[in-house]
Amino acid sequence: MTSTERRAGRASERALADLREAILDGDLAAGAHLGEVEIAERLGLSRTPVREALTRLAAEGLVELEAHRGARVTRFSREDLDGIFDVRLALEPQATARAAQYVTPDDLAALDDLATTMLAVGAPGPDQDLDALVDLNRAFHARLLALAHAPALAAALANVVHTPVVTRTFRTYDADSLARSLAHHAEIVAALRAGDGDWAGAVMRCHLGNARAVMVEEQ
Amino acid sequence: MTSTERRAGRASERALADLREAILDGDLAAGAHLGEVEIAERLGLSRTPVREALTRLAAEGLVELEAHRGARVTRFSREDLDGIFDVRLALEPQATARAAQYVTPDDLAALDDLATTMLAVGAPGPDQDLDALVDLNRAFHARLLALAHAPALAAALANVVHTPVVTRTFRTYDADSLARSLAHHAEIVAALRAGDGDWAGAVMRCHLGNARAVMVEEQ
DNA sequence: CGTCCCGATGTTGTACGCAACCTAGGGTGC
DNA sequence: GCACCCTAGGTTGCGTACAACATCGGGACG
Repeated sequence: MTSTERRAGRASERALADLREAILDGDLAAGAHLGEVEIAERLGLSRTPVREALTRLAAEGLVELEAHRGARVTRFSREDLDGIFDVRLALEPQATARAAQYVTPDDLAALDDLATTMLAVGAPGPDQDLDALVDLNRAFHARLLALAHAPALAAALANVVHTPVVTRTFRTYDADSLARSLAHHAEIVAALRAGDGDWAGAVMRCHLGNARAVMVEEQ
Repeated sequence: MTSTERRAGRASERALADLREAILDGDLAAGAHLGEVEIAERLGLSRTPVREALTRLAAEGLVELEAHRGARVTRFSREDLDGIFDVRLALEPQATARAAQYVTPDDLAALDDLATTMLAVGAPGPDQDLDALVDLNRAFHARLLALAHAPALAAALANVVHTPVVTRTFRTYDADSLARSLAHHAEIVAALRAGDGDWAGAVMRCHLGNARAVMVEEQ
């Protein structure tokens, strides 16, 4: 705790980022109790910024606060997941469609690159890296959402979806579903390149339907 | 400030409720700077719970925090309002439709009461009380949303809509739009009583379209 | 033997003090 | 006269100490 880069911005930001990462990566199991002092000592901070981070995570829905009883990592039930997909289906296709009218060549190139990389990384074989897909997938959806130029829509999604909680791993995907999922990304890029928002939105609906089927089957 | 019921639950809850109310009621103008010490002294608290309240309000989107520069009441542009209505249109009709399958006679009675009261209070004449409509409207939509049994959907809406910011007053409604709006509430109750979710959802779409027209015209 | 009460212990909630930082105003140099 | 710097004031960010509360264990009573 002496030379652990003490210039990492605001302490509360560090605590927030660290906790969020730990939760989304699954290092902190759902339902786990989060003691303020424990976290503070682990990060070399005082309880104050840790408390602030927990408060913000609670607002995001990643942890739950009980009065005088501390914080717990939120546990998502199958019904919760289903409800989350309802929200995604109501908003993300719309955002994807909107993206068609704002997309630039640079955006297209970046999205194409992400989609192509995912196809390569996700292809069956010795080089398959399902873990790498998580971040790539997250980046793809985030870029797409930003493209929609709809801050309210993005905020509504961000405060509910927690993509990596929902899509924490692609290991639960069977081969066919995974192939479909990766193809969808490429097809969305094609639709955006064609300037067809309806097409892009429809693909997103397929994408989410496919994902929902995998998720619901899982639990 | 000596005997102002010092047993009002957690101090941070008081600060949160007080600030939220002040913002939603318009007592704190959009863009106003919120000094922590000023608020703390006004409420007779220390800065700590005030900070926590501001953090939570920032997560809700009601205030904006800038590092080392304090908090400001969020200013909503016309585009923001438009985006908010996009989200509402994507989610609230769906929630209303879902409500049809969970509604109980008690719920129907309560919603009917709210709708009827609003019709009476909002009717043109000497007894018209447009200010009372705000809270009634809020209660109606909140009860309806709770009925949907869709926590994710409710969370997505809550973190974006801030109903009273959007519907801070009914004074901007012209007579025809106001009459339509109040009639919609009653029609939603009728649709729910008939157990017809599609109908109820459609009315909600009308309700929001009507409101959007008034809001967009306003600014 | 079971149940209830009460103290011990660890946790969260709040207050307060200090350091870091941003902003504004006056002064100096060009 | 204008631009820049530098100091002073005030605010936020964080650390620390204490108070309030919840939980758990032991002991006494029925």
